[in-house]
Amino acid sequence: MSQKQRKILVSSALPYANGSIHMGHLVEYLQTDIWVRFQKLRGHRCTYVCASDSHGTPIMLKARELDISPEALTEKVSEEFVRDFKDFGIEFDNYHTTHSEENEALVTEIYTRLHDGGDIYTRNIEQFYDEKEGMFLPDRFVRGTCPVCKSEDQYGDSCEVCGATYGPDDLIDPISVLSRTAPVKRESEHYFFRLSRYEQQLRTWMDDAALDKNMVAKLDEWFATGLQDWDISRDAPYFGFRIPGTEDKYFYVWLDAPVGYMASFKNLCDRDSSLDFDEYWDANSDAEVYHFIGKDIMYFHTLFWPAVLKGAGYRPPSSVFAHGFLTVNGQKMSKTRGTFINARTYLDHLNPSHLRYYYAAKLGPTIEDIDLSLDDFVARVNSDLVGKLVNIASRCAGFVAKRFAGRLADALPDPDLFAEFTDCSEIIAEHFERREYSKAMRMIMSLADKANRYIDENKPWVMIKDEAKTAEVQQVCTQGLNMFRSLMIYLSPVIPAVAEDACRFLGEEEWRWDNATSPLLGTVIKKFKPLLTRVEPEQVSAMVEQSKESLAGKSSVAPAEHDDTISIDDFMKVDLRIARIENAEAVEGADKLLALTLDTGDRTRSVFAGIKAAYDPQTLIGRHVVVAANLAPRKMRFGVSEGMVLAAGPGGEDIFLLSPDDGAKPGMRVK
RNA sequence: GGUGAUGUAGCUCAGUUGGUUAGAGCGACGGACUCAUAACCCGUAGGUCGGUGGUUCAAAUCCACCCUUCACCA
Repeated sequence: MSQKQRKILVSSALPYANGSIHMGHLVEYLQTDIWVRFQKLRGHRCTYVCASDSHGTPIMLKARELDISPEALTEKVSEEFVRDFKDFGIEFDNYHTTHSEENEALVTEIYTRLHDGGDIYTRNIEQFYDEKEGMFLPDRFVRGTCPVCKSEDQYGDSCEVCGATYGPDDLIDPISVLSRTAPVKRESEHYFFRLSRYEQQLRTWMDDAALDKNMVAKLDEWFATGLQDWDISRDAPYFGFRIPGTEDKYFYVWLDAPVGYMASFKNLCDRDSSLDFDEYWDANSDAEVYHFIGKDIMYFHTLFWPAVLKGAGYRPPSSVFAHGFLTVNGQKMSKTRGTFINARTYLDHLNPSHLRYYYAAKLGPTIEDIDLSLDDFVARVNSDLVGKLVNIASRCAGFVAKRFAGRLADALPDPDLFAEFTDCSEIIAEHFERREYSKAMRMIMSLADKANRYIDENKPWVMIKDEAKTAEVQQVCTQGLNMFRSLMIYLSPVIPAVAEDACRFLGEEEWRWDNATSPLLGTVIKKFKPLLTRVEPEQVSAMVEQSKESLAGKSSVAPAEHDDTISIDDFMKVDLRIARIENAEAVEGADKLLALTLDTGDRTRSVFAGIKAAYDPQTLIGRHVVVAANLAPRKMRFGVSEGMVLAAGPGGEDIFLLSPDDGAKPGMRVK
């Protein structure tokens, strides 16, 4: 590579630390990780930072609900995030949190500079206030009847039934979701950032950043309606950083979140002397800074963020790359359909390399949504990765191992064909660079077809029977393995784990992009082991099954649909009983299950419950719980489960068992 | 509601500035092969390119309206 080494800083949006990573999130982290790995493979200095977004009202309230500190909550959630990311091969150079010293220092500094530059002013605004809870309510925490279609129990910002958008004031009979009381209007002083002042600079920035045309269209639309100043403060109680010079005002989470990119990088620079913070963030920096985001948060990243950076004397991002949303089987992810799949659930059943490839095969540089079609996923991964790609190595390796002691020939029999593979190197690189992953995958797979055709035409299995053609077999297989090798190098940003195994198999230490264009000759390769196995449709259906929200776990009140009501008779079909937990223990080999021995009055029964992450078995013994007793026994890998223990919550560590009040005895019917 | 996208073979998607019989991969069907994780190779069938109207010698491609799906509306 003749280009000079670029200095690139890359971020993915910061995941909000009150939930779990799911398949939708992964689109972004995988898209970014592939790009970063590609840049590194090309020899550039590319640094990938991320962090947990740890502030704001939802986190504060969730922590309160769990009776732990917000710090403890976000720390716990972050640990889970990091595990999920790591297991998907997403390799951050640093993963930090917005609730950090570095971030507080940077946010304070940026705010002070904006303030000194005249970009901050205060104004009183009226907001709903929950008197019982003693706090102002974000729009989402007020619910009421939609002013447009009169649907009940809708959010304060938009109606899920008719799609109308409005303010919480417009709701009929507003209610605070916290205390279920009617909120009152109360005035308070808020701090504003003069975004309106930056329109010209933002237009210039937008051209320099060469944003995707769909993004430009969106920005034009926003410019056309006029930029509104940005409310950057929130009143106490609020989990965040206090605004300097105030007693009870905090920075809005959306101010300190993007600063979190800088803070995470700062945190890394403080540990790594080869990285210099100012070199990347100075107003006149020649380093590149890119943010990968979802299209839903474009406003923050293409307007507020560049303006804030400019105002505070820092450089704006070189560009912002927005992707679309994920649909599953062509529809929005759905808990009842089992298509709201958590990252961990995927990992419990399937190989991360498969998903990395599938997303790459579908991703482009635009904000269009991508669809994870589960049937297509199985077909595509099996056919492309296993049937075509890995198969090339598999059908050559045997001959080389058995007949030539693993030694490759000293020359390629068909250098012209190999040249077709190396000629594509820069085109494929350009596709990766422009985030045209689907085009890169298409090109790689058509080369894989070519390699398979070559082997088929030369028929080493026929030649091997002819003593005179022994050397030719070695050459043909060497040609085949080298075509495989180049393709694996091209694919290594996408499926790094597989590429690493392939690299070892070929007896090499490490690959750079350039290695793809010079063949491996005369060296000894290792014994071939299957690099990837096929996806079985059963694995996918097991994953979907596990993702289906059980009746007991259904937390939010679903908007009553016409045929969703059941009669009292239907309800009475469920035999709910009080049970006493006699014994509880972890199930060997199961990630989520506890084996419970229950006394249900008439007899003892064993039940498997997926509550391992939430409960220590020891603390459960002796507790009374509610169990669905007439559930058909279900044979599981670890034994037969004879019922279901009722619990609420979204899953993972957030599961809350139902308990009866004192006095209930095992065997009592619940009705 | 406003704005912006989206709709192409059974499935997932390409189709550059309008130009010869609309493409690929997968799947289906037929054949061939047996080195390979029943993989691979050859061939066949499948589309009024969301609908209607218009511009043009010529439209999947441009324009208008309508319908589908989706996002954004700070």
